[in-house]
Amino acid sequence: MKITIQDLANHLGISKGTVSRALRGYADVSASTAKRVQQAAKELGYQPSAVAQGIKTGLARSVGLILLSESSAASPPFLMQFINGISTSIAKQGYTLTVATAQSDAEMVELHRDLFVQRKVDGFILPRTTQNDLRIQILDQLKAPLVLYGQTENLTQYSWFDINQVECFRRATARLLAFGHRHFAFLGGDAPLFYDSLRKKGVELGIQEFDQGEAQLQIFENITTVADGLECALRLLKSTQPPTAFLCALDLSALGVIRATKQLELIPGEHISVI
Amino acid sequence: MKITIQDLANHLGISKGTVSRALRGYADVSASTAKRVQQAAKELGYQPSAVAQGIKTGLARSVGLILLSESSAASPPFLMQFINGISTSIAKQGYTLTVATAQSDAEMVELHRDLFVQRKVDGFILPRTTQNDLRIQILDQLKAPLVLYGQTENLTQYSWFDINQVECFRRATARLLAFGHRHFAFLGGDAPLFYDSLRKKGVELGIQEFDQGEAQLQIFENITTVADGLECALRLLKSTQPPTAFLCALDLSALGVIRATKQLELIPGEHISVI
DNA sequence: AAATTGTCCAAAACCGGTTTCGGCAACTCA
DNA sequence: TGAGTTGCCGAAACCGGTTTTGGACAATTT
Repeated sequence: MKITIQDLANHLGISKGTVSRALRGYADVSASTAKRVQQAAKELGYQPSAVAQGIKTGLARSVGLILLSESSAASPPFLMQFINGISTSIAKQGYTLTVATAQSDAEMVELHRDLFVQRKVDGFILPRTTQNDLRIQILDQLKAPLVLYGQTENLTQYSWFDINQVECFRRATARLLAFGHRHFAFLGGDAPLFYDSLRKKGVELGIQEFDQGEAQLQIFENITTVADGLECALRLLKSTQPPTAFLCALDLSALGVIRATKQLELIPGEHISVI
Repeated sequence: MKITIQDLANHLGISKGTVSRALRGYADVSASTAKRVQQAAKELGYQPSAVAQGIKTGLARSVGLILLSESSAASPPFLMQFINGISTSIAKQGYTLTVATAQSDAEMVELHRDLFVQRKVDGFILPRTTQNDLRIQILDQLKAPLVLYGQTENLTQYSWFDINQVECFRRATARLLAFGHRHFAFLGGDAPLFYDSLRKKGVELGIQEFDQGEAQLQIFENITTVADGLECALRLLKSTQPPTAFLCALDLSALGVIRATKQLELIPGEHISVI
């Protein structure tokens, strides 16, 4: 059925140890033998079993990515690019991506633990890390290698990658100023999301850098749902000096703001800007 | 570091064979020993290494899913649900999902072959299967277990799952008839996509079943791009008896149709329907 | 009391690789 | 010519599990 290293060794009349050393390029194999082995491996389509290799090295050569399946929500629009980016870059070192989904935060933590202790994966990429992340508390104990997607304040011992949150909002603010906006509202979320404060910082930097002293910025915290955004925006838009540009830290609050503009028959992108 | 079955056996003062049999529920282990072992395993957090298990069984306990990364396109909107559905259902049998991406059709075939011969996965789910699928030709030789996503005409030896293409278009047609539409255009794609002909069949069934003999249906083939859809729709909409409802087999051709309606200042959902 | 059966577990073989160890043959050098 | 070195490879140990084999002992049957 599937060809093993022993099959290949028998076929060539040499020992399996020599076959292994030949394929891995050890120096103590004669050039002619090495060539013969590589030739035969190609012809017979032999490739070593990753499972068998893994038992010696203790590695599965796989990176885990566990997603929270919020059954109601659609895919994050960039999920495909996200997976593609990770899997193609780790593939260069012979790693594969193991993707699993959890239905709840508790199941999420369990899944991480189980996949790691069962050696199904050697480490994880943790999407959407928060300040006090349950997953990290467990995985840290197990000494699991981690890479965080989402910058955090307190987890500086790990490598992380993220959108440049500050720069995004700095540029967005600069652009809104260039369009003539002078009254801004920033709608922040809640504390565990570190990107929230980074985005706020971006807005502040943008105004500081590009404004001539005319701009006004109002900052609101704990706007985490569509209802929050709607309520906040309605209140602001009915005030005497309403903002003309809303910068929202969360998609949900932005949806709330847009809903408010519709109620008041304002057209986003025309009378008002929503980021 | 990580605890092995030998560590657990030493800790209990018994042989590792007995530990293994106890955990797997063999009958030739006394009830008291079995209990002791299970207790200790839980306390010490022992779970057998999937890698080590795999070497005996020859299985990686993983299902492969390889996606074509069309770098320009966004995620299929249901990618998250798709992954979630697969991974949660295979998780029940202790399987995980290995996801990889390929940049071209050729790389796609290679990746399938390599992952399988390296025993990184035990089988595959093949998304978007076509009539003459390169992947299947290779994987069939290797006797790789396959499940096809996408019904096909000629690959009846494999299990498959799919949207009920016929029923979707039958119901869509029924609904359009109920809305008062009488002039229909069906824009089909090209031959290797079997769902194309199933969708056409759905439209025909819908008309046959729900129409009182008034409906007209025009059928077009090989409409595979936005430009094709645009051109075809423009031509039809400028004719003397234009269709009021377009049923498109492909998203791309539907986009073309919508673009055509915009050029002619028609509003889809109001003057005209596009499926 | 001897023979048989049943219970329970240790020891060993095995899976498919990798890596270490040791030895033979050919070569080098005094 | 003999000792030391080098090149090359087979044998064996090892990784962490599973499964088979065989044996000790107790319980039951004859």
